[in-house]
Amino acid sequence: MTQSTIAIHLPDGSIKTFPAGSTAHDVAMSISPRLAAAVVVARIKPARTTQASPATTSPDAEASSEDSMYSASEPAAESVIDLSTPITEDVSLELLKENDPEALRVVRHSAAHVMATAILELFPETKLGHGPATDAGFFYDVYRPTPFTPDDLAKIEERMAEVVARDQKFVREFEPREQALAGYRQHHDFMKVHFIERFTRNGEDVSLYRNGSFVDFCRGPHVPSTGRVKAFKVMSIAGAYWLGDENNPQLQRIYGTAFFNRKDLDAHFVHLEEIKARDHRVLGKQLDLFSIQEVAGAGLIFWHPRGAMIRKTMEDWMRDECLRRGYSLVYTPHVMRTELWKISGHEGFYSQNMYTPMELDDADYRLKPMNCPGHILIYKNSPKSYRDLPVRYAELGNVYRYERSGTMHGLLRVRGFTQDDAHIFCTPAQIEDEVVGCIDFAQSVLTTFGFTDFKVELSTWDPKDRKNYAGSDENWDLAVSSLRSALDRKGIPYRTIPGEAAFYGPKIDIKLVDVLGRLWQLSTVQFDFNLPARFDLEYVGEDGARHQPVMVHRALFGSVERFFGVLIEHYAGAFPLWLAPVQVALVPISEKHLAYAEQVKAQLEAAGLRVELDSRNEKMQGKIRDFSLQKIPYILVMGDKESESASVNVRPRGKSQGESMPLADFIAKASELTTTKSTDL
RNA sequence: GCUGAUGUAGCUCAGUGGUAGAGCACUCCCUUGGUAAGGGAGAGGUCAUGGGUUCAAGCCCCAUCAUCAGCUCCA
Repeated sequence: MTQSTIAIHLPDGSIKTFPAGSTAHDVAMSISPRLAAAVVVARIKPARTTQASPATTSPDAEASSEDSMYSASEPAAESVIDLSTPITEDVSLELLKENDPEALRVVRHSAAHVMATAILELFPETKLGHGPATDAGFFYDVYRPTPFTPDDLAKIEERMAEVVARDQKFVREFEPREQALAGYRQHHDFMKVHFIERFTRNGEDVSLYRNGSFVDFCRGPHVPSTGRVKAFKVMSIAGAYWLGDENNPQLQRIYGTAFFNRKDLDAHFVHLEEIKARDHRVLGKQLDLFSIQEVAGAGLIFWHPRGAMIRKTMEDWMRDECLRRGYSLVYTPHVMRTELWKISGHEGFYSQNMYTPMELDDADYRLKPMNCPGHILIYKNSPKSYRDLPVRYAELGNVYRYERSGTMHGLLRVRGFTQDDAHIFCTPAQIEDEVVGCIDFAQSVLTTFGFTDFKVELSTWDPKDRKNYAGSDENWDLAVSSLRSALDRKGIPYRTIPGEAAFYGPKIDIKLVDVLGRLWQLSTVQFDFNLPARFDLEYVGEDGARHQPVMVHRALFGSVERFFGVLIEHYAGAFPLWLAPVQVALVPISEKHLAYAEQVKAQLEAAGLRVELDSRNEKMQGKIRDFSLQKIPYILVMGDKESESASVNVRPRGKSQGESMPLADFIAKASELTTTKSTDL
């Protein structure tokens, strides 16, 4: 049914009538020409659904629905459209200006087209893949046998400026599918051919965008013209596998970023600098926390005294907390006979991730990649009654895994690391309480170490793939429902991901959100239906019969190394007092105050505080500067005034002036803040 | 593992084929200074490693190792 007029519902509640086929630009012009000039794109939804509950679609849901959006038919749900798209039905319409996050994605996508325009003008032999906007900018995947050099990138950026200066209109065109395919096939544009075949159906028209002589298969939307891409930068180049499969040829992915104005672009680079200043690899060096030594091997961490001090604090807390929560601490060997890894199955399915075997006395030994078999051997060492369950074994276990070169990343991806690993053996009836306990513990870890935000994912099996999972249907159902009800009991929102479970059982992953909003996978609670069977684990039930226990793996820091890395970045190296490796720095004003400073040091240390005294022949200003750069929580300055009154002048981190107080008062305060794990100073 | 870039003093970096440099840090001397750098002198390098080209290599070529940005994979 076609209408001759359409009703446009505006956000202020007013409804305006326009001829059918009017555009968002027409609507904006009817309000004010200045508005029309400022608007970038428009968001519409069918008018009748205006009253519907607010959309809560997750980003993931949006991504999965992209298939239909390359065709000519207008989607029914909310969508973002060009200002020049004719509107043919009653809609509620929102005009998006440059301050809208959606508009930013659009200009970045348009910038990708501008970049593609420049690339094809300079390097016509290049074949285009796809060029989406990302959270930080955009990229375009292209195929060209010769690599682009940094010089090429500079040329591309210059040419982009020319394309922008031409202020070419982005025009959407529709073309019969077969015609578009024929054109791309003729130019051997294998990637475009693939995308059209993948995202459109036979007989449809496909959506193309033209600016000048450049045409790209694209669903849009775009800014009105290339002139709107005012501030951009070609950033870097990297390899990317065609369709994400490492068996496919590698494409060149050219990254860039774009904003509506120079100021935002500059701010973006300032932000990148801030991220770099927080980088745990940078801070690890500056604060002398850890190192990685080429001569020793990649992905192996050397914990320097200050880093080791922080690690000790983390580990002490973790062990104490395990004991408080009914875990037993255990230790298991680092190398064990290959025989054991055959029983556990690692020799088969995990071998590629393990260090190669070493031979000793006619037996092969392998470095452990996981702690579970060791814990299982302890469990099996004596018969268990249902009265013994749940058995909870915890270990800060060092594991070694082979990681491919090129995958290592500071503390966050290494070859040797320490898991705060625990295995819980329990009866099916105990599962839910145990899972609740794990989640509660995980929350405690996050809040104790200063994280407030996290996301939870429940990974379940893919029923269509039943044969690839170990364990009985009943066990899977019980485990999944226990995980669900445990999360519900704790009132934690979560996302279910079918098919993401390991073959041996479902799991809950907790991803922590750091102070910059980045997501880190750390804590995990996983069921295992495989190992209890492989090791023939059992307990004697109330009925006198033998039963197989349920086994749960759980790691909360995940890896001590990774957690530490995230912690460094979260705090930007300015650790709260209880974690700081050096808590108090002492600055005597001149050498004649050294003796008093020594006394103060002794008293602080007697109170259990970690102290450093700078006795160098330096001016106090220099010492204060050095300690400030080390991000030490408290700097105590002492001169004549202080030594005569048994006091100290306290300069908390980040403050520029000190306050004098009796030494005893400072000790009381610092001790209190340490025991309460306060983040304040 | 793959693509590209990088590897020079403890750190940050300059050095385009002809005698290895700077700032900071370090050591010593002068200075004894009240809240983010006082002054001077000295010491410190097998220019990642191994080959090659050249009269001559930090610089050019090849290989290896490591790091960085990504891809893939993962705690």
